[in-house]
Amino acid sequence: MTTSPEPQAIAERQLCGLVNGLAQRIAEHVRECAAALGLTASQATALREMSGPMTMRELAERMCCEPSNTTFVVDRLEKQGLVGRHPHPTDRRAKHLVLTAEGAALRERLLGLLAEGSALSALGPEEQHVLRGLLERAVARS
Amino acid sequence: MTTSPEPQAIAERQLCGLVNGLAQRIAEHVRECAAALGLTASQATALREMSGPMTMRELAERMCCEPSNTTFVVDRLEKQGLVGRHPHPTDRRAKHLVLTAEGAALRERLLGLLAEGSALSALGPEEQHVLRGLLERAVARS
DNA sequence: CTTGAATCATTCAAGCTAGAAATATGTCGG
DNA sequence: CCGACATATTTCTAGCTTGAATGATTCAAG
Repeated sequence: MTTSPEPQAIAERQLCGLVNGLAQRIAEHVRECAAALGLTASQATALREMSGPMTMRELAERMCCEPSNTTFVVDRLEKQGLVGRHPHPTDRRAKHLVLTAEGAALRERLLGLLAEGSALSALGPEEQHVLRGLLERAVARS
Repeated sequence: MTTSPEPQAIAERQLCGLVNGLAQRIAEHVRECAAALGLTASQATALREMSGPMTMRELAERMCCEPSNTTFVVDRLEKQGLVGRHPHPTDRRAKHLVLTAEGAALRERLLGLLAEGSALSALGPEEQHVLRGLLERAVARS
């Protein structure tokens, strides 16, 4: 025994592991749905968040990643003809991302796949509500 | 049914977002603690899990990643003189990972840093217990 | 013993991600 | 208008992660 770790610290570490495990499981589900449509996981995440025209920065915020990353992802979506980079109507610095018809159709299929067999469907509506409350509190107090 | 998304699906998507956000916050905390010791996040994760001698595969399981990844991470820990790859006592295929004195000392400092200011400290012990139960159920049913 | 399947670790290619620096544009006070 | 500062995007570098081979070793059945 070196410095006996406090039980509270150990419990929190285990909890962190559980959160991570669940996040990985969710990511795995996204990856599977994406692969079924010939997309990578991050491409699918981008497509999922594209509920309408938006800028690169807006997409980055929705995807919870850095803008430099969305450049990379959108590059490939654009090459696949799923999304277009148009000039922004009011801000010439920004790009106006718009789904092509093909992109919009693929997005619909993706949303359908994602809705089936989510990792969280193991929990009932009531439990999901409790979970949501706890997570919101944990995330809010950073 | 493709056009009108069910509220249940939307709620689950938001919940996934929350889980992801919390996982990212936890990862951010690890990264900060690691940086304070001159380590990367994944090096710190490896060090944290090295509570004793173990094989590469065992470390991979504890880190929740692929064995090929631990090869990469341990390579650098080894170059920094924090961990040694020794022959396994009973299985010549496996490596016996052992922390050096320096590695063990750094691990103690790391555990101390990690214990402070965890993202989950916003929740009380009772809430953490509830959260643990929900997460375990969600993870178990894959 | 010997063959075949399984397991451990590694290598490699591909993709993901963050962060710093660079470029272009917008905004605001003077 | 002009200059200073802020913002949107991109480029580049470095590190992270996976999954499919590969080679060495173990194990079990014949």
